[in-house]
Amino acid sequence: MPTSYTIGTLAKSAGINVETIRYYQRCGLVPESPRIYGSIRRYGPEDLDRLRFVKRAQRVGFTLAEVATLLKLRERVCCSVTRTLAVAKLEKIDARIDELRQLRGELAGWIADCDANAGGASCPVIEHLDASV
Amino acid sequence: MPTSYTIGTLAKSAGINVETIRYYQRCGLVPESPRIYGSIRRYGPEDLDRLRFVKRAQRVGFTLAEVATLLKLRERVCCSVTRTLAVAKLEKIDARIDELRQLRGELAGWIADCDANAGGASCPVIEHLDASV
DNA sequence: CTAGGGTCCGTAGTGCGGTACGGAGTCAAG
DNA sequence: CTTGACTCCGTACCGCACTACGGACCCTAG
Repeated sequence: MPTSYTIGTLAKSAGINVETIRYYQRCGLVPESPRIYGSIRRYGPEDLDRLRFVKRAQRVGFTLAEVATLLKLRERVCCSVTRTLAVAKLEKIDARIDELRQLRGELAGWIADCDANAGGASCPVIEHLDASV
Repeated sequence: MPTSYTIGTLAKSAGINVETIRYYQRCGLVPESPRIYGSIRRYGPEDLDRLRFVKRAQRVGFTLAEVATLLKLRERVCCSVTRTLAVAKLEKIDARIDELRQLRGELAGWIADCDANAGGASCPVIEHLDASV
């Protein structure tokens, strides 16, 4: 693992687009490292860790705004706050799953009607969408 | 049910914002009704039906672009095409549910670690996000 | 006949998470 | 010392589904 990266090598190591890193810098998620020689900025392994942290947090469903909070909590640990954030996210995920399950059920019913109706003149899916319920 | 609506009463009947109807018109989802007297457009019950169709299709998870297709299929029924669309949407919903379930599992594990670690100096959630796996 | 509420229409802004572009500067290899 | 890849930075744009604004017009009740 190198000890110094340009933005390009940093991006490659993190599996992120250069533009995305620059975007994160604008959002304040990731610091703009100081320029060492000339005007090309150099980044260290801690920057890579930070980017990976962001990506992992995103993967679990945190928004960038939430990731910003997590990054602060990473610097000054406050487990109860972190836990609260995690629980809130868990609840949102559960709610979304329930919602999707309902939609899934509805859609599956329509498709089943379609199959039962094979060859019919009208279309059950369209009829369901038309139904003024 | 009235036989003639202004855009405002139409919006109210459909439970939609006036601006949203105008947006749908710009997208070609909903026709701009002809002006009858002067330059105030008048809408009929079929416009209301169409708006409700759009809203119902959205509720089931179709995007506006997909709704546009469904609206065409509504005019010229082609059950197999509709069914294909519905099945594709169902598959996307399933995939999304699976994904959310995985995230949920991961997050729940972290929170459980938090509870097991109660009072500890570090934070399991942060540690999991830090883990270079 | 006038006041005020609704309509028309174009344009612009929102939120989210980026992606793209373009001109200028920098750095290292040949 | 030049070439070419990379970097810097600002700005603009993407998709999606709206929402907001503002000036001009219309329509109707009082």
